Amino acid sequence: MPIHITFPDGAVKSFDAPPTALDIALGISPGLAKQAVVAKVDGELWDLSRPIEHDARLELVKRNAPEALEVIRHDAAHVLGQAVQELFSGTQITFGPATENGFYYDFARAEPFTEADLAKIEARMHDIVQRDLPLEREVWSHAQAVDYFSAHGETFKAEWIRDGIAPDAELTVYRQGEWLDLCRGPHLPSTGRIGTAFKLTKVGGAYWRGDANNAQLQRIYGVAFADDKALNNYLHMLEEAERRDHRKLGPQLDLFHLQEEAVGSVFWHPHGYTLYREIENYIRRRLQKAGYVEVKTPMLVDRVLWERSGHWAKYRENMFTAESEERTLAVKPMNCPCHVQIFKQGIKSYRDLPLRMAEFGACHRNEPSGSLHGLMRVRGFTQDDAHIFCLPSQIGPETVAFCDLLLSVYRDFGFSDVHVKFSDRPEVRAGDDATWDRAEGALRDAIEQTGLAYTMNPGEGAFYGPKLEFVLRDAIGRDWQCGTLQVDFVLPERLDAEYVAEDGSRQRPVMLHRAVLGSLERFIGILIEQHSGAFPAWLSPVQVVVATIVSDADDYAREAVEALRAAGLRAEADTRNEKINYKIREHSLMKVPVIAVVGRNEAEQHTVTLRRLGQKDQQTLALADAAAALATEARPPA
RNA sequence: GCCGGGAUAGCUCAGUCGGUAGAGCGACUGAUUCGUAAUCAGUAGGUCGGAGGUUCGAUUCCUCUUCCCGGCACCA
Repeated sequence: MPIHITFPDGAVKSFDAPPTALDIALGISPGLAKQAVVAKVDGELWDLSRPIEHDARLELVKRNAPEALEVIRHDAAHVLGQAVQELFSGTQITFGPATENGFYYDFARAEPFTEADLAKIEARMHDIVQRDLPLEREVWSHAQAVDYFSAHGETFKAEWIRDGIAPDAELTVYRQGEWLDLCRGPHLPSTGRIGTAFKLTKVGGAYWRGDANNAQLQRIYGVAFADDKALNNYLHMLEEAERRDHRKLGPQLDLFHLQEEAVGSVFWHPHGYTLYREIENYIRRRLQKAGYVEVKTPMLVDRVLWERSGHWAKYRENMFTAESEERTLAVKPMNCPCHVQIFKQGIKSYRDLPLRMAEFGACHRNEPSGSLHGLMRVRGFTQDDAHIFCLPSQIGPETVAFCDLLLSVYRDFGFSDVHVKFSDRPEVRAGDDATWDRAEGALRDAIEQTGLAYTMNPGEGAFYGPKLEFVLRDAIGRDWQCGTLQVDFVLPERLDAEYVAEDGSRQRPVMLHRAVLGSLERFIGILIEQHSGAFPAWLSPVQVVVATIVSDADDYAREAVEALRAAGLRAEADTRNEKINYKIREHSLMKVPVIAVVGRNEAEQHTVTLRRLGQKDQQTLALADAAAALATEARPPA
């Protein structure tokens, strides 16, 4: 019985025996066969070397297609597995998937892998690729697989099959030379097709099946691409990320430092704190325009309030506490219970709603030591937090208004690529299912009203309500979660917040927890990396340095600084007895956006010669004109 | 928190197969007054992360500990 293969262009070919996609490609052109990585048979990814036994639509996937890249990476993981087992006998394999930029494989081995091992392993991988071993698909029974892996000392693999896969399931195994792994596939026809564009990048720990209670494995990471050019681009991106690292730039630019005696907390230096305040003031202006009121609430609050709110039960481990005269006080990890206390002062009417209560709330959370990371993950931080107390009917319009505000703020900071994630009920939560149905429904309606696209993030909501998470993409393509909006029916109930409705009855308000930047510390970390420390003028800690060429110009330099400051600029004089080259270099390295050079000529003519960061050309202007022009440039967004 | 690696001058780093350390930059002092990314010379600066142990002697070897880095887990 002939088999009919339909091509994307509608052409049909028939074959007497089940053909492989590779046969078919070869029949069309050897070039195509070389380019093809996998096939799509009736839309399903399929090995090129797997016979097609029924009539089907066939599409050949070429090397540079996204699906192809995943297959290449997955194959590289298999080759990594083989290389490690060839070199280090007694090492067990576990899982080895493709990742966003490459692949990893988790191994069980008593001895740690070293950086030197990595080089050896990588060399062996190239060797296995050169051997060009065919990757052969085999269908095994459950029992056969358990027996095989048990007999070969692969206890993790055997356990996984026994506990994780139904006993009647058919399993597939991919064999390459002497080595094989349980795998769904698909794979390349042979290891040679992986090419040379891969590299092992790091070793690290990982837990068996992602659970911290399980055995600790060793994960070897690699990156892999379709060709060397793509690999090199990626490696350059990594270098670029390293160059921008805020942990290096922060102290270098004299913005902040961290030290052992205050782990996870930031010492802001004058320049860093200037940046911090500039951001805070900008947000304050935006909030004021958007109808928020600002408050400040206590840092130390009796545990009884946290017990009532539910935080004590769920987050006690991560809260810092202090003792005082028989009381246990907790350093606030969040601001919401405190805001409810302000809400509850006096009687609120439905006419008072929505009430938008903002705070630059200084919070402390005892984060696990291993999670701390520069400014990105700290124990003491300040949120641009607010709680909107509103009627259920106001959730929609408030969400729309908030999203507008958030996107506009992000744009002002130079981020325009933002996406939204919707996180629904977590396993451990407060409030009954009906309340969650209501909250999730309300938030879904609200996000629909904004017209923004979003993706689901199941089970990642806060314990008191579902949330939207706003993720921005930075200049080198990394994603950062900053903003959030959470719908909460639980805390108003627990903390007994109420308002008087139109009919005189007492009702619970809804609380929307929301933040735009999230944590100021973290956001500044992101900004430093976004701009590699060269901030836009309005954020620059020092906006202009007036640098003298000769000491005769010192007095004039001071006069110029005064004029610039009077125009609202953050200006400094550099009258040190150094050559102008030296000063230019130093302030350029400190990423000052404008250097105003003054020598005898400028002093006589009352002008300044401006030089912009990274540019060579000069511009001589009257001092007053320069001050006015620079002040305009450095004006913060409204 | 867990696995692995690391910590030497303000910074970047070298070094000591166990005999208490060195460079460049920076700082300081002096000279130089110079036109757009490093002027020259001199001087000072280190309980070699902390505690304990082995040793005649430890920055070096061992144990514990703190912090940092990579990874995982966690992230209200």
